Amino acid sequence: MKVRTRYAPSPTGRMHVGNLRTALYEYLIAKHENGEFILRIEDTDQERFVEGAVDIIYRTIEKTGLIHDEGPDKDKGFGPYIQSERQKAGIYLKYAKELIDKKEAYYCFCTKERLESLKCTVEGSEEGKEITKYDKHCLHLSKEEIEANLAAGIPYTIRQNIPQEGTTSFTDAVYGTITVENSELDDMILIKSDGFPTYNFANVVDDHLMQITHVVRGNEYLSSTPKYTRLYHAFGWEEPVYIHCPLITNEEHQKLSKRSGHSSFEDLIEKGFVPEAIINFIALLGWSPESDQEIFSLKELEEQFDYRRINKSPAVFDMTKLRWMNGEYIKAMEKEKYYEYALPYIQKVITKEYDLKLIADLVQTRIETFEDIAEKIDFFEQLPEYDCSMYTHKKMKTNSESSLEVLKELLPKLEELSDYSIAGIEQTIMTYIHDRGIKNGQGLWPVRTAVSGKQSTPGGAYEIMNILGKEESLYRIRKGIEMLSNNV
RNA sequence: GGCUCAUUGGUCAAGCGGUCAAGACGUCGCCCUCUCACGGCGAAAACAGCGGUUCGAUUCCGCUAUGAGCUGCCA
Repeated sequence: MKVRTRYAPSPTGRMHVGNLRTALYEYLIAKHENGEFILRIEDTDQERFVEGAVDIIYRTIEKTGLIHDEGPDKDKGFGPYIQSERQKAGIYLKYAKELIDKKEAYYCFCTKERLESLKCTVEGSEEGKEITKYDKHCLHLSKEEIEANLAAGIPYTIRQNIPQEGTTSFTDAVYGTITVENSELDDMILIKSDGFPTYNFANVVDDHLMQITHVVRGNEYLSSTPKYTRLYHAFGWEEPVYIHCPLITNEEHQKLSKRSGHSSFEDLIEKGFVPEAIINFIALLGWSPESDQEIFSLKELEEQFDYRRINKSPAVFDMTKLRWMNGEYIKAMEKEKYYEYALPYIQKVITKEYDLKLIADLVQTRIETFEDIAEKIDFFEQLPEYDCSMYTHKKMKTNSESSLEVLKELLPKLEELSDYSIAGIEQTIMTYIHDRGIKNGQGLWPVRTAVSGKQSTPGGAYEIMNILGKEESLYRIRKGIEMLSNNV
């Protein structure tokens, strides 16, 4: 049977990395087996629906390359692929009623108030935590009562009927077989009073109808999976392979969520991360290959991904390592692609007529995200205020006096220089250094300091002077001489 | 509180009864070097605890501890 996986996001905003990883794994499981990857929009929660969120989903899929084979825009006969449309078509109600006929579900007319009264606070635990277990009140309604309520238009939900005895087991591909007491399971709502199915119910119905073979989701669903199992059994449907992924947590080991405002894919992109690096990084959060390879293209992941190697324990989303990996991608980038990424970030800082590509070249091996660029190149735009003490460097064996000397002696030679290329500048300065018999550092440290005004710079003196051009770099050197003269 | 799951260095992780317990990020040191990077080399750093099972446990079982998730007409 052909492997079919689905990514079923609910359009409630940006995609956080946990969701994205689920999508990635679903995609990889399908592609590894030459199967199909399906996109389904789970918009059953009318209240949380966010305008434009569906576009974000499409955009993210596009950018990450997790291209779906079927979806709202690619109907291959399993549509509609949007749950609100399926709801309108009456799909869920039909199946819910089938369960009612089988006594596996029942109408519930309980009011919010009555449900509220069922709540009890948990003693001994942190403030005000409440739990509800439905008391099956409406299960015992007579046929006549139900008919009457329905006829009277009393709002209702449909609940799953779970017996109080026995146990339910299911097998997960990563966590193994899990068994729970039925008495622990609540009669969950299948159809809400607004007529929409709950996520859980819609999932089971749609996954079956769309012939999904592998259900991948976060392990926060592990606890509710027995309810799914009961649903599948009640319908007489075959269960899919369950693949629950370990949670991705923040540095505090708390679940990463949209609500907590933690990094969404789009946030990361805005911060100067590249999609390939993000994908690569999250693939390795909760999964490891057989080899110790760490840098993977999507294609390589497709080839090597084996869901049997997914981890059980939660993983911390380590921004530091992501940054490193992003840096690796930046370093490995083709020049043209790199410029395309880098130029906007450079233009934010540089307005002067410099060769921006040269500046870009300087920082390619020195940044981890594109946001890092700004503070590394700002001195090109404007010479920062700096102190004379910067000319003193123990290791370089320089101080204010020696620096002043070097700059003074070098200035006329540079003024005469017509070939202001890197090679030309290098030749002039190196000749001087040799003639004077001083160390490279003694000659170059003062120059680099003067033209940049910074302790550290991307590139060396030659490169910087070349980019600044003769006029500007000589101006900066004169300024350095002036400063030093006043100081010495 | 109940249930479920998890526990290898700070972090990601390999390991699937016998290893001096991989590798990566980060940290630190050295080399390269006009600075910062890059690159190269090296170091420190871990099996939560206690009981079993076994000739032998990081690996299997139990208990404890810790953490997390679920316990919604959210997903």
